[in-house]
Amino acid sequence: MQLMPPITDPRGLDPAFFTGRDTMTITQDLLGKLLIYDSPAGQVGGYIVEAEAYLGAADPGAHAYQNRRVPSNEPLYGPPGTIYIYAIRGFYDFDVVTQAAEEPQGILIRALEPAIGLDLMRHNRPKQPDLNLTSGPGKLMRALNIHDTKLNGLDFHESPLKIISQASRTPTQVTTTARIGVRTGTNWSDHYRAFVTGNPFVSKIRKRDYNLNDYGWIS
DNA sequence: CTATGGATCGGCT
DNA sequence: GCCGATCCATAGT
Repeated sequence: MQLMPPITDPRGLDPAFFTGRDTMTITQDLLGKLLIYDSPAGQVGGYIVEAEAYLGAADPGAHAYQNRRVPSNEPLYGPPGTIYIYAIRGFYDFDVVTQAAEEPQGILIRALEPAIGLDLMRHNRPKQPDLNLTSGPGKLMRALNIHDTKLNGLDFHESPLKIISQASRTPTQVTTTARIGVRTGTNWSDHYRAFVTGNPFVSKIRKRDYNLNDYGWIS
């Protein structure tokens, strides 16, 4: 785990990061990007190590399957960089919208490697070992101390929660698998989940698959 | 260490 | 009422 001080001038990913690329390509490219949240108590954040693509109207596992459109999933129909936060079994999950408005595709951020504000995150998830702080979509939102939908629908370029272009890292290798908890429809064997191979902060990774030398990063 | 079942709660129908 | 893009404690290897 490589810690750093807060970033004083965080810049959201350039809009060109999204344009002209399919959502699965963007998902893999998101691994190693820094996600930060300027919380009232201070900046917290980490490197994205796991994410899943949700491909909109044609995807039986997606909230926008067959263009389902209800108040809670309205942000999916916004422009790239829109924040989509939704409640699930007492936790909150965070998506980034990836395609042009009215094309409701997004990426679920599933796990972070802590990099900024580690002590705050420990405080937000008491008595958890560091490896369990942010290793799941609901866990990472608790670690960031986001427990409501106040930021839902904001563009992350104008929000305290954002994915930034500075200080990114590069995975040595990326693994893809079927999505976690998605058994809907016929896509049970898809490869829409991507994670940094060997990174111990990935959700549900087995201990014997840990790479504790470099956590799966180049240099 | 891994697999399984129950808790839990906001939002749709 | 019902149903999850989840988490964790517990039981079984």
